[in-house]
Amino acid sequence: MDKIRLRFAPSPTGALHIGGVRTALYNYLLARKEGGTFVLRIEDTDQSRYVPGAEDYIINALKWLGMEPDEGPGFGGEYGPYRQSERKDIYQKYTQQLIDQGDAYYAFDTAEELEQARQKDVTFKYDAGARMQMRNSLSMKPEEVEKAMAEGLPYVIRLKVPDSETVLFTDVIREEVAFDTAELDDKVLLKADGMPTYHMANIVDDHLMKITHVIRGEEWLSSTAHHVLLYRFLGWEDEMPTFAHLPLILKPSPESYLNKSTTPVLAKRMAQEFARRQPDEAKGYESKAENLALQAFQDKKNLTTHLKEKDKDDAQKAAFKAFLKSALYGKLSKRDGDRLGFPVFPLSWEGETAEDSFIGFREYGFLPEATLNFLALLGWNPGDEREMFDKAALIDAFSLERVNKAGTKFNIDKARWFNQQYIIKSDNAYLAEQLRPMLKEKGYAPDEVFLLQFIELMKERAVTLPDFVENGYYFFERPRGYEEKMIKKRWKPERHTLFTELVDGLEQLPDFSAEAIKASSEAFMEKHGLKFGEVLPMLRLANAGTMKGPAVFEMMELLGKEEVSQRMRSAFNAFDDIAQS
RNA sequence: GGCCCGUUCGUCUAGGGGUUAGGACGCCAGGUUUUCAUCCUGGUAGCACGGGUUCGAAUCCCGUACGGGCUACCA
Repeated sequence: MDKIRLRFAPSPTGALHIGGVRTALYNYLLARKEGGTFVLRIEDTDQSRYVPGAEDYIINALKWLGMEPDEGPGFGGEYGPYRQSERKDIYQKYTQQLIDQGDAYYAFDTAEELEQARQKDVTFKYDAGARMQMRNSLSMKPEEVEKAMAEGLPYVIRLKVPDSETVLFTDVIREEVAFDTAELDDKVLLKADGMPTYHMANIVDDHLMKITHVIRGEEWLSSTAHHVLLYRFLGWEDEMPTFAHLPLILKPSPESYLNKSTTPVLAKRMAQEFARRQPDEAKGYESKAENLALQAFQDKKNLTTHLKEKDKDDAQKAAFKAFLKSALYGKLSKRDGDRLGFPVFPLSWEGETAEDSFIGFREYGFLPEATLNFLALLGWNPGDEREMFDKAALIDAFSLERVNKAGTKFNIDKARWFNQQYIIKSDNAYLAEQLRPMLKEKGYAPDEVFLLQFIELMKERAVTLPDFVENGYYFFERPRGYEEKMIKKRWKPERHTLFTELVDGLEQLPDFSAEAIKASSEAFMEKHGLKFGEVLPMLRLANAGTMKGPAVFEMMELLGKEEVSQRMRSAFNAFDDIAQS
């Protein structure tokens, strides 16, 4: 059997969404598992949505996760070019073939006319029933068509969907799926600007690039019947690729994050976003919107009931309810990251505005290995109880048959857990590499030995990379403040002198090791009849300012004698003030 | 609205005629660590509903409900 060939075919309209990354991953995994080829194809047929930099972003994201394409723009391959905008004439040729065969036709309807038709009838479909009423080469006389063409009237080419037959295809994940062509519309194949639509381009390219498996999101399931028709008309049905439609990644359910503290914030944010995105409907409705959201959120058990549109709703209310519904439920979207405070993109994206800029998993502090592992399990499982998988294990275990059918709600907590696990088992030197830039940004430049020990001490206490810096900042600078509660409870100003004696003792230590510090502290405690609980918290607080952190004596060893002594002497003065306040 | 797809703990899922319905995250409790975290132990909680088929249904069939996708000269 020939080697399998898979493709990831994103469109360069901005940052690559996490769902797209997972699609790429499944394509990549299957290609690697079967010793096949992983192709990257850029679907840039919509010039109006083209965003410069998006293609680089896609490639960088794939590289970050270790999924380099075997073929693609900049990667070589014998089936190029791999950008659809560079393949225009190829599509035109095949579209012409369909015209000649009578399987496609010219249509001259303007955007306005189509818009009107849809407005008159919401269920309007450009199909066998409607096409003779429209302006196209089927309804017009040949000479009218010729005249229109001669005049240079803009036209599109549409697929002539057969009247009434059943299109059946097999999906690896969903098994048999059937569509009646009577339900299908005459999809545009070639747009007025001469560019193909997705439907035409993807069939032609998949065939020409000898793609054997099409793994894509479920949003494509509905148009697959059109695609089958296209394969048939082009005479390629026998070599049609295997289809696999992936379950979608969904937003977390509102019930999981709505609580007393998030409710008011989210209600306000929703009202503001509504005002920004739909200014006309929102005009003068801002405060009412916030109230409505607040009420609905507070009664989260009946949230869907609150959002149901009622007959007596005015237009603004209905519009806001619809907006809320789409913001709260459904496919995970780029806005959800901002709204809920977690990344939905692999890498950060700098858009034109802050509105259009998003943080990535990388910048949020995720390790690529963890991101990959987490993503792989979003809709797939190995069939046993393992869940920690490196790339090689993933390649070994992956199969399309074990991909789920149902949509998967995004769960940031599980993602964070994965990241924590990966941080714990990562090499300190590797983590040091990741941490260096973050440290530098804060103005910290520890030497390598110090950094490695710092990581060793902190790695079990970090969920994301920035946690190292945020929770362990006091390794690089003096404590910014002291946790007062413990001081008020435990610090006795009359013991100030006593504690100074402890510092004196520590300063005499020839070897400032954790063991020596411990021994010296224990001797001190014994001499003065003090308990661990009376001394250790003070040592911790004096050096770190917080009660959270690694073992005290090890922390002190890393800080060094000089630093510890200074920190403690000045801390005790501060403790006196706090205790007396 | 129409068409298509789906539904097992709060979430991700295993299980596909006879199971004490298993695991993971989260949460709760206990232990270890005189902090925090890690780690260990335990607990919490689930087959959407209604009909069939069957000796027996979470599992098969039909319907309902609910969720999702599509319904562009976007992909």
